[in-house]
Amino acid sequence: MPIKRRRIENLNVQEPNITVPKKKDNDITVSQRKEQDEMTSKYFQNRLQSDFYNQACTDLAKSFLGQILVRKLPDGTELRGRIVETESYLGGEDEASHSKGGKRTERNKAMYMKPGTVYVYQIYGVYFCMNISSQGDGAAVLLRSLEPLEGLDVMRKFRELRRKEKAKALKDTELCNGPSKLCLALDMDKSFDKRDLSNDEITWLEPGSKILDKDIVFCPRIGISYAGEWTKKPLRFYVKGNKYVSVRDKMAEALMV
DNA sequence: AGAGGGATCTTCT
DNA sequence: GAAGATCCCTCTC
Repeated sequence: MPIKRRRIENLNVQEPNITVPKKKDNDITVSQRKEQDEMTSKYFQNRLQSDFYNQACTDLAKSFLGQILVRKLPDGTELRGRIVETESYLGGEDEASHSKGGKRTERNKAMYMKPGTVYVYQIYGVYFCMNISSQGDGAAVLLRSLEPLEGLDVMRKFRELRRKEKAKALKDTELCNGPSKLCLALDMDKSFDKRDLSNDEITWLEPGSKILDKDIVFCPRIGISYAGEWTKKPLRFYVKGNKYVSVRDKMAEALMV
């Protein structure tokens, strides 16, 4: 039964608490409802939920290793890649973080939003980097490399858009081995900023494998030579022996058992 | 395998 | 006005 909206016959009469009804279930057909349910379950059944992201920054950076990033294209194609390299940016005292000293700007708003919020910023005017907000004020994790799992041909096409026609074909290991390369491969730009991975229709994380501490290389972050004592802190994490990692740190690996 | 330079433009000082 | 959580190409060893 459709809800009847009360008509206001006389505009001079005060009508308190008139609320415009939201689109109700009975405004759509049974088949539309069924379709909606199927979509909802597909989007959410195998997705990492909000509580997963609610971890301290460095714990989250390590927990991301082995998990699967999914990006759904407008035509329905789903691209998948296993996260194999991350960096934590702690905010506050971390001199390398965009949120150092508690700095808040229009650009870095997402760093202060709820854990699981995507923070995408443009770098060198040309590329994008993707981060995910963690627990902690202004803290976020940078995704640095993926092991491509699904949609490699599409990823390769996106990557080749920026390359010379004569350039050599990219190997699988070169598709997503860098923070901006993975954004290019998954066609992710500033429009992904502030999306909530626990509740977004075109990007989310699925549970993958658990990587144990003994299989994680801890080493300094890349490209932050300006950050004083923070330059050397071991806040980069990658899966030991994984060939899809962007930059290996042989010193750090040698120091492992 | 590694070094060096250019691209390119938003963001912040 | 300068810098930048990078990538790509070219040149050299």
